Amino acid sequence: MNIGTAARHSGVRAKTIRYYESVGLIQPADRSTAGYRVYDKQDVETLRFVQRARSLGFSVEEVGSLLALWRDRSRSSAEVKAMAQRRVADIDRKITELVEMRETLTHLIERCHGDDRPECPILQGLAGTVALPAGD
Amino acid sequence: MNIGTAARHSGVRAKTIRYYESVGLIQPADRSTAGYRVYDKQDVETLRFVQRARSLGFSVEEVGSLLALWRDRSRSSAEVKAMAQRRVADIDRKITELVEMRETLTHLIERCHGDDRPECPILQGLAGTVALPAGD
DNA sequence: CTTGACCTTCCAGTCACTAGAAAGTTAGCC
DNA sequence: GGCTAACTTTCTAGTGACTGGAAGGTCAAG
Repeated sequence: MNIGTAARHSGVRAKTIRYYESVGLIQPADRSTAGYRVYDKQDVETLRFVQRARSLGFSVEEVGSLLALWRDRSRSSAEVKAMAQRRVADIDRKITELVEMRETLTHLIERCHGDDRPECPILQGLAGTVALPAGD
Repeated sequence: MNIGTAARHSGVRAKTIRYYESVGLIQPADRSTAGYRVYDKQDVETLRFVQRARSLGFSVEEVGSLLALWRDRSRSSAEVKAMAQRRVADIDRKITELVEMRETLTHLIERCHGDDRPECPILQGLAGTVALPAGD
């Protein structure tokens, strides 16, 4: 199958597949006589793997490691588990940060009339003339 | 004061201040005879405003709008409130996404022995040979 | 034989910086 | 006056993970 078909079956856009090839995440595809990239079912499986790992927030480099571990039938699961745990720790850090931002913003929004009067606690909060609930 | 001092007082790195100037977020600073950028207390206040807004996740472009609104003594607070609310909606979307990722990963991690045996539900999940709890 | 849907490569842009090179300036100290 | 260290300047290029577009080649149907 051509790249467009592989894209449809894997959920990875054709441009992105070319990009993944160019950065060495996936093997260069075979080519037809006309120079078109040709993919088989196994390639599509690999792309689906990549797609899922990316959607869980693994970086392209990490996905490279996961692919290598996936292909290594004799690897231990410990390495993979450690990577996944680092990912969770990372996600937790990001969630905490976002929750804090959210709290600060909603706190400021609550105090803002949001009408045509010029007083705006949100701008005052950013300016430092009223205290921000979180930090600084 | 020079850029380094302004950086220390505002919490915005000198390189970043130059970057903000180059993209038009802040006004070009006055220069000393030697060509050094010169800042006063008001400039530092502006930089602190920018810093706070950025830390709440507003894009540089949005911070530009907020700065304009901040300087416009006669603006209505409605516009600012709407921007802040869009930001919260954005944050909520990101949090939801991260929580889903986290659930999928912890679900897979729980099932993974993490020892030197090769069976790894995490890789199986990514490969699609066991079901992922969320999505796909 | 033409149309339209594919495919190819390559270059540039996104966002918000960050790193580094090469060079000029300033302040303190001897 | 000279040295050193800590500033400052501009410029270019790199980051991550794509995405968009241009210019052109290929293929199947009608």
